[in-house]
Amino acid sequence: MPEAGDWQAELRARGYRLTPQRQLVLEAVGELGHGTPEEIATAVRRTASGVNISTVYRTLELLEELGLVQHTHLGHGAPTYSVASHDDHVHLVCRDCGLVDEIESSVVDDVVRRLSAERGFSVDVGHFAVFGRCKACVAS
Amino acid sequence: MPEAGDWQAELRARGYRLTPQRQLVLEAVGELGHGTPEEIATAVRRTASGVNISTVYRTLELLEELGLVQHTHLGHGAPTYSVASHDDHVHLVCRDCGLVDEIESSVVDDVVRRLSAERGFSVDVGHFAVFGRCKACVAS
DNA sequence: TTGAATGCAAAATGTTTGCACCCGG
DNA sequence: CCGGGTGCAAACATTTTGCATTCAA
Repeated sequence: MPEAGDWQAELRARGYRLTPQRQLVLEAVGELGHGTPEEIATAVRRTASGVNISTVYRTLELLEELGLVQHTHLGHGAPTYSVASHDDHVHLVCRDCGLVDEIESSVVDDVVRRLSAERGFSVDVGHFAVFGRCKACVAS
Repeated sequence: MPEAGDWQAELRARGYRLTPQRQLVLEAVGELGHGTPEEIATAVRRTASGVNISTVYRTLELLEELGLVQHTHLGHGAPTYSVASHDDHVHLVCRDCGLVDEIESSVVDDVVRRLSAERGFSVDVGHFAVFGRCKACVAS
């Protein structure tokens, strides 16, 4: 898990600049856990009201390139961003109630191994999205 | 696998009407294998040039409700529609070249069983999307 | 100072909706 | 006929882009 100074140094090493917007977006993603660009923008604006949505998009793209955040497509609408972690997880999305749950990626280890061995396909577990119906919706 | 007359009777039984547009959209989905609404509209227009994109959206929604087609989110952009089949498959999407491959769902049977047993989560295998990098892109 | 980054507005995508007219049953 | 279906245009939602201005280094 990189520390604050870490990524800021990395930013500059690559010729980028450290701006308040970039710090705020990264903080917001961390606080939200998961968030769409719009939700992240809203969170950022609680501190800095003038931040534009397009800056949020550009910043998220940059932070993802740096490996600090990652995004997942959980279904329809906007993608959600979260802080990148070595401890990848698999998303469980309920098609009825929209609930998003997370499970350890170890559950899919066998599949990942097989796809690599049999197909040469390298799975990005962080983007793994499983659709279906959650316990509550199955029961109803 | 339902036959032609089958779904047409089912349509009417539910109070819907059989229109040229609906027949053409279903045919187009079958011919394309996978297709976005825009691609399906283009295919339909080769036969009937006046068909509107909004009709394609409404028709796809109806055909999906009837269980004749299904859609999957393979990443960014538009979803892709394909004819529904009992022989569900898992999509392998390459994040670099965009290649979409399919594998038998038996590869994920264990995961599906575990999620059901441990979490009560009922997986919709048809919507299962695995992101990563294909053999060719891993090599390059 | 200087070019990377931002804000703003407009354009580009992708999808939905209201409504008058059309046509399947 | 009659109400469901379609075409059309406009509204929406999300993301991208061009450009003048601002600001980190």
